[in-house]
Amino acid sequence: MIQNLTEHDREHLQEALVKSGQKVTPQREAVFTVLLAQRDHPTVDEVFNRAREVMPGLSLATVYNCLETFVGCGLVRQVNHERESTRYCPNLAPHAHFRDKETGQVHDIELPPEVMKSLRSILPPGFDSEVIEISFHGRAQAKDSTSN
Amino acid sequence: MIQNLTEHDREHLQEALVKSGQKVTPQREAVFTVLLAQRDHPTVDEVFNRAREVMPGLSLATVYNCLETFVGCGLVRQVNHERESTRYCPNLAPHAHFRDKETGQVHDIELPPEVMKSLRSILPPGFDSEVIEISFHGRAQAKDSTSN
DNA sequence: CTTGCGGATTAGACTCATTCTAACTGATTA
DNA sequence: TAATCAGTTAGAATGAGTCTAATCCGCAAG
Repeated sequence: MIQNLTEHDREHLQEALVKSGQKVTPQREAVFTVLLAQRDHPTVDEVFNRAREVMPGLSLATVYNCLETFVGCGLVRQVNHERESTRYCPNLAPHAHFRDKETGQVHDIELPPEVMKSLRSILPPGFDSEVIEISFHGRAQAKDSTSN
Repeated sequence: MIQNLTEHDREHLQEALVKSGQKVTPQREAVFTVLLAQRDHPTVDEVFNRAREVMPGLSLATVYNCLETFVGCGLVRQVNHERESTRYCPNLAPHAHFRDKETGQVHDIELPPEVMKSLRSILPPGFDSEVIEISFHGRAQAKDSTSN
């Protein structure tokens, strides 16, 4: 179920928004709350449906706007897999994604700094990378490890 | 310009197709030729336009079909970046992709086996990955290194 | 031959995630 | 009160990709 934001999370949201010159709005709070409540890498549509339970008038366009805003101010990461719908993820620590072939579920995979380093080292001189995305695709016989 | 396939490449095409129970057709040859002629990770549309220079009646649907076939029999790799159009790449050696922020160009980055190994090692037990995709995003002050 | 079969190709309709547009809202400022 | 401006909204538009139904073509059987 969708809880309210903790003090801490609300401050986090507020700080990031204000820092990039934007406002806290009820819609943004609702969308952010949804993202934190269930960290299962939801699609826009899933976010939309979950958020509407709490704010029925919310429009799809706004969900797109909110998510874009969050990505822009570094609150949230976009996760793309092949050409499927974009998913969103509030985990800010550097991590890779593992997508289960069968269930479609996305799992976060911790990314140790030495692996990051070895990755960066394979770039030839002259290549300067800001973002590295790593995604695995296969099977996981895993208990659920993505929700909160 | 678009040359004909070398003996070697034609055999390669034929072998892969036949092995998976499919036929060599003029359209498939044309599309494959286009991919080999300019290894700049073209989109379907780009492949379509290039191939039409040589085979004017070719349809877009066929280009989609051919490329899907090639991916299916391991002749070609799909390259996705965010939600942009899918690109195609005949480089079969394990490699990552670097996408230039400014030009949009995609460069292949060689992937040494020890890096692959360290990547595989970060997967928790129970996770079994068949495909690993790595993509960088940033700037490259590079001379052209992707064409043939 | 010529007939029939099956894979391949084709044009065009369709889908659906995402983006765009133009109108509206509501808080803040002049 | 009026003007401004970011944010929101519904619905239209976009565009990559997929689907469909008709046609084509090479080949094996009659």
